Amino acid sequence: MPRPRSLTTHQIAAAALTVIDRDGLPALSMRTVAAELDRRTMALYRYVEDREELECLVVDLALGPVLDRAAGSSADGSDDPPAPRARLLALLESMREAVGAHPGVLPLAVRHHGGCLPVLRWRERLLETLAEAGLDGPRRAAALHALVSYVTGALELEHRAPATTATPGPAVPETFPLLAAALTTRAATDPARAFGDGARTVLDGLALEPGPD
Amino acid sequence: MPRPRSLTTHQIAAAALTVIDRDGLPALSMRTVAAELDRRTMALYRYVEDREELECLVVDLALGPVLDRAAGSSADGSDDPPAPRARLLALLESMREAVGAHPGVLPLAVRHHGGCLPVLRWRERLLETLAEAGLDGPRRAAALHALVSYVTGALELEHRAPATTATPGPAVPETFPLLAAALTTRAATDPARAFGDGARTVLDGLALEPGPD
DNA sequence: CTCGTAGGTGTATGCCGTACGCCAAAACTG
DNA sequence: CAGTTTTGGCGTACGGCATACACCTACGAG
Repeated sequence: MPRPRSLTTHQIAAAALTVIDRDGLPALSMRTVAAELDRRTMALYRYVEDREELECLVVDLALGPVLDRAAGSSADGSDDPPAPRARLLALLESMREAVGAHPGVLPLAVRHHGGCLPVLRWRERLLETLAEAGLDGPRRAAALHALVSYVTGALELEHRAPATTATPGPAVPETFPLLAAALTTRAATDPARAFGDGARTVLDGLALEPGPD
Repeated sequence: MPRPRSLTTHQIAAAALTVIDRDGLPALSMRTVAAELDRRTMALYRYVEDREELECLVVDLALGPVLDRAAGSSADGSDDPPAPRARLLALLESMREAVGAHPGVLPLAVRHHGGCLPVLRWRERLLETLAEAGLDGPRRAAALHALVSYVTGALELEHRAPATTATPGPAVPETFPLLAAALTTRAATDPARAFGDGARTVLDGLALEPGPD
């Protein structure tokens, strides 16, 4: 009986993501998203409760393909199944790729890190693989905490790095020589390689068993 | 010759920190900080360029005592100097304590993570200790990246955790059994212990040399 | 064709950061 | 002690934000 809806939450999330990718996260507002959809601001409130819910939709959309590249725990038909360690690394890197495709949503993903389905699926996959690597419940929880912490921090550092390059004013190189050298090294390092190296470091610390078979 | 200043940037930062600690980060605004100092809003602009500079002042103030507890690399007079690994752990935990004293500033610290002097000092200490542990330049930079990433992510997770507890709606326990178990384990774990365990995991992965002597 | 539900919109409120201009306080100058 | 000038404090105002509320109208069911 009622007038049908002319929008979907998916369209709204896509519009918001377009705004973020084009103009940056600060440009995200109910007004800009509505304009992207050729609607007036208040029309959005027929679809989302408030701005926070819209942000959750964007995170869900942007992080949806997080598991597309990673094989995960399911059988993939290949005759040489990768070791749990390799699959864990692939899972971590798949999260980096998903965030890298839409760097602007990272602060949103961190803020709503609990209520996002793709992230929950990704964590479950992580735990499954940790279980296959021979870790029991408590060790799995600790390993998950270490891995998620590393990924969260590494991505945050990677995508806020431009601000770091600008030295705050006082003579940094003389006062902090080691830091200056480390920053130089970091500037010359491929971000993907730096991420992977750190991930391997954490994995080394987990003392995984060699493999399932 | 001119009229003297009646405020200091330190007082302004302290007022802002008071607001954050009492009413939370969302309550921080030029107006609330000015009110805390019994001034009108615009008076603050004689001392800070804009809100961002005020935020940097708050971060500097809140994170100032980050090195107070950690012995660092200087001689501390004790007849049993701790191993580099123990000092690294102490440095990481000192950052956790500093942030824990003012959890509200964490998002600000992450946003301005490059231009904050206490953080630069803390990182330099980290690098000094890594050097004493026998790591050369490139390995130091990689180790710093791993450690800072872990600390950043772990603190972010620890202080945003309340939002995680609230399950987003759909049946999480059945769909993500391992995650549900891990969340239960995590809820029953002392945050300080969880942080330390993760930190030790990363340190294990760094393959440090036994000691300087 | 009629009617009621619900989608789209206009308006308004109260926040926010901050640009601009005024005034008075205070310290140096004579 | 008076004048000058520099500058700190403040009032006002503007544009942008999220969003509450009321209005109207397009649409499908009957």
